[in-house]
Amino acid sequence: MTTKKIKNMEEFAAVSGISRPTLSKFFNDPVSVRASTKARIEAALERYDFKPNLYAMNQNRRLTKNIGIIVPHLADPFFAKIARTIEDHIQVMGYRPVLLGSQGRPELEVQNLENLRSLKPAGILFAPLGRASNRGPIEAFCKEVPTLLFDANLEGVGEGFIGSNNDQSVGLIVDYLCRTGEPPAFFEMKSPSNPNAYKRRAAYLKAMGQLGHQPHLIQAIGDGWEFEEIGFREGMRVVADKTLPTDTILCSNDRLAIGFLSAAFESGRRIGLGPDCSMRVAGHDDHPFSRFTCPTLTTISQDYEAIAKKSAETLLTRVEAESPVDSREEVLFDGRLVMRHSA
Amino acid sequence: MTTKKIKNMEEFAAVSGISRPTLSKFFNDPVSVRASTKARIEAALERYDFKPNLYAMNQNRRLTKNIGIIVPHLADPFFAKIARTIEDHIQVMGYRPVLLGSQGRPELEVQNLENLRSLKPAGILFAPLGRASNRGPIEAFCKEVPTLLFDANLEGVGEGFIGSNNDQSVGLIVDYLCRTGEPPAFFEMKSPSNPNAYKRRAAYLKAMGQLGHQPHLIQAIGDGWEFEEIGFREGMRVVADKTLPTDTILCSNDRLAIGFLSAAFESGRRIGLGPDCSMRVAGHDDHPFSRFTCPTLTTISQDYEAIAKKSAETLLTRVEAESPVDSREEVLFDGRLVMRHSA
DNA sequence: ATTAAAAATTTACGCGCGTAAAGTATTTTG
DNA sequence: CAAAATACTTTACGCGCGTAAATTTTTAAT
Repeated sequence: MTTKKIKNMEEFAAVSGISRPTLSKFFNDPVSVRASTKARIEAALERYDFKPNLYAMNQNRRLTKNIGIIVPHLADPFFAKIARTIEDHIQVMGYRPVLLGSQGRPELEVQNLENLRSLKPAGILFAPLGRASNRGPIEAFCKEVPTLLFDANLEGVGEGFIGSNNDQSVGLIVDYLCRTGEPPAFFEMKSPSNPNAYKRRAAYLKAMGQLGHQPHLIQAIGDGWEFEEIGFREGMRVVADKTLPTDTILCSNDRLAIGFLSAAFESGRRIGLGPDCSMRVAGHDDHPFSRFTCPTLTTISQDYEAIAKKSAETLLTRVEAESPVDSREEVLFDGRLVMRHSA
Repeated sequence: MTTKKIKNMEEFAAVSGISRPTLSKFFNDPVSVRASTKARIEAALERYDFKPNLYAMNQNRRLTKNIGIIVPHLADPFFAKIARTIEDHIQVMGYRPVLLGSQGRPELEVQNLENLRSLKPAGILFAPLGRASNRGPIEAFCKEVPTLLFDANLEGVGEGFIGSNNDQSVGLIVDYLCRTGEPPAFFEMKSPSNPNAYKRRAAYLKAMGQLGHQPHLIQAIGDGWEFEEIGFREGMRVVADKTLPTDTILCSNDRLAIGFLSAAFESGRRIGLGPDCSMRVAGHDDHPFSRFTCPTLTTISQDYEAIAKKSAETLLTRVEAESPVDSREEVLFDGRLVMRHSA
């Protein structure tokens, strides 16, 4: 508990009796020194409390231990949750996560990449906006910094893609809905910004075809990331529509469903499974709020934990590989049906 | 469009015809050089695309342009939104925001401060966990780095506090509820972690007293930040309780209200103003989801924009002041009543 | 115990920029 | 227009650490 003030690594070398280059090696990677040396350093560290200067450290290093994480929208609880999970994994693996959100704006997305570049990151975990993304700068960036996409894929960009298997998950919930009532119509945005939306639309059409049902698309107009608002607005129209061929609505994602449920409630339309209900609604993603909608939302749960873990591991494996791997890896995780009260 | 590759400031000095020390001054603060020089540099910048090395820049600077932002929980849309707004302001004012979330964990909160310290930040905007916060390390930190609290106050800590006027806002909504129906009971957590909760409880008691009504507290047990879950669980109990002296519930915050509404729906209890409704519920904060609850939530809107702006300005004023100010500044913003359908 | 291999130390240099001091050029003031 | 004030250039040093090469010490293997 002498807690003498240590100014730099030189001084710490003096008091700890370890040479500075060895200390440098230790701070870069603790297990790269002999176990006995590691123990000595750690003992000294407890008595003297020294942290290497972050800036001096990274200035000359070919590669830092920084891992950038970029998500489309930090204010979206879905992304907040998955980003948080990834951060945990990155940290445990001895790296330093830096989290940025693109607020749904393509310019900001590119700017985030630029800002990360000056951190000399070892790699990036990147959930792009999707269709709205500015591909040119992103592709250029991915050639310089190992980048792994997650959640939303940009074909051929980066080291690979970790996401969910929309084909499986949408097939699963369509099947469930058909078994328990009328075949669903598909409620989505006409021009979605997220590539998953296109995959889900296709998966819906395919699943309906396989089950021998006539598909029905309901496409909300609207731009941006205010999905609840769009779901609400179009939802008001849909619940009043007498010509709808079905009483069951499958929403492309939970946020649309949340808006839809709100509209249904506002219109006095009862949603759910009970005899007094006239409509069923399901979503996709198991959004953190889907447990508290009225009624609670039947949906597909994406395996946050698995996606986060696999993303972190895949990227770091590539980062740590001595020779660059030139194959692009794609891993899709199956979704799980979460049966609640809305369908 | 020569876009020759510039390696460092030395090279950029050569091609731009400006001396390196002047460039250094410019990058530190663009308006600190003569306007004509600034123009010349910016012209060269367009042709050659050079960015000073972030790490080398900050290594020897007494003070960086980094501003740390810490919020209790990034997954909470309320904090996500206010953090995002603050980030925008910080950026516009020529600083570099670094956003961190404490995930509701006091150890992580302290660790976030430690991590920020190594960034040599010019200042910190800090929304502490509150009662759960580890005051010792926080106070020590605030003595070394200019820190301004927002959202939640720790008495006497830091440069000051920017928040909302719970006394005014709770008084406002209590008054509204009393004018339009039965006086409200107050629904809250028994041991809230957020200091605002105590202020709101006190404000409720005061407002009820002034209006000559008997206050009634409903206190949910539970720890942590899963407010919706707690609101739901205790809500199930409350809606079944026949001994409740009132049909009106004022929730300490919107997240509790969201859980409460979900519980009421589940129990078949109609909430709202209509003749078929048997209960009224109000919240506090104007949470981003409160527009989509069923029914939509009557609440108090905190002035996100004003709080964010004032926080950023106050901190940066202090950071830029040559002599340290030793007075602690406290600014509270009034809330605004948002009348929706739940009360 | 001897030898080879692995790890730590010593020495030395450089990274890119901040910053200070002294001198020179430019702008402002009266 | 001259003098004073301001801004810029030149020169020089240092920040704290990464990293390479040569040497010495420690460990593992025979």
